[in-house]
Amino acid sequence: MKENQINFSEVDNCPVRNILDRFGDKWSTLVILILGSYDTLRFNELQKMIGTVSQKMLAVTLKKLETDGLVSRKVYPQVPPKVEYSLTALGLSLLPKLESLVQWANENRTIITENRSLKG
Amino acid sequence: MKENQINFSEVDNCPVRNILDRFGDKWSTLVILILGSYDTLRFNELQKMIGTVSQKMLAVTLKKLETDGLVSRKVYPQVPPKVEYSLTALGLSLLPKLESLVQWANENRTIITENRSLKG
DNA sequence: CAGAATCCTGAAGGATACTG
DNA sequence: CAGTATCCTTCAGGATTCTG
Repeated sequence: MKENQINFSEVDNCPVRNILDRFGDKWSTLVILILGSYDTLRFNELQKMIGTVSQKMLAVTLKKLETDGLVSRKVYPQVPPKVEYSLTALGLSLLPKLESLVQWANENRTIITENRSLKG
Repeated sequence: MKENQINFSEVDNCPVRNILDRFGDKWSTLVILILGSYDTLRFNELQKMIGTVSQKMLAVTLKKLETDGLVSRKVYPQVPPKVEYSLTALGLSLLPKLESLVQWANENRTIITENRSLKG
């Protein structure tokens, strides 16, 4: 084994997995990336921007992210209600890591697509 | 909108999503991280290391990663068969991005766990 | 040993309707 | 507008069995 900072012992109930699984869902990563670009967005703005999220899943996703402390939720007590979402400091600290992943995907999507079509 | 290298147009059928979804599954990321640490591993070694993957899912995961060109598969024609898996150059280029995510998760898992217990 | 094939379950996620 | 509440469908993934 090469020297490595990663500990794979108890790899299954790994605490790191509990964190990373949160971004393994369908929408969390996308929401973070978009909030990272637009600073502050309302619920409907987010939904329109993503285009295909159901209201339910956007609500669930935002609630999870808020619970983890990655996204903050600001409610304006008015009628009709206005709620603004943005990244917290914690969310902002994650942002560059995700952007780095996206960048990698962009740089390599052509080769990967070719690989896929080659092997069926 | 801040200046940003990420294009969210057609965010749903986004080609980047087609790539990233590959790592959103349960085992791909873990396999890549482990192969990144151990260079070369046989099927059973990988399975024992992860501990809780079913044979089926490890096989499926490895086949996907091989199809994408992230993992290479070397077969030794002998009985009983011996198959070794390792990262390709492409897989190695992804490795640091994933390790960076793991590092972030490690650094912030305490605070996130606290946030979760606070908000229930 | 390294898998392929089959069956089965739970949970993620969508559609729709309703509400403060 | 910003959700919640239900119902329903799909499919990722586990358990098991079989094979070259």
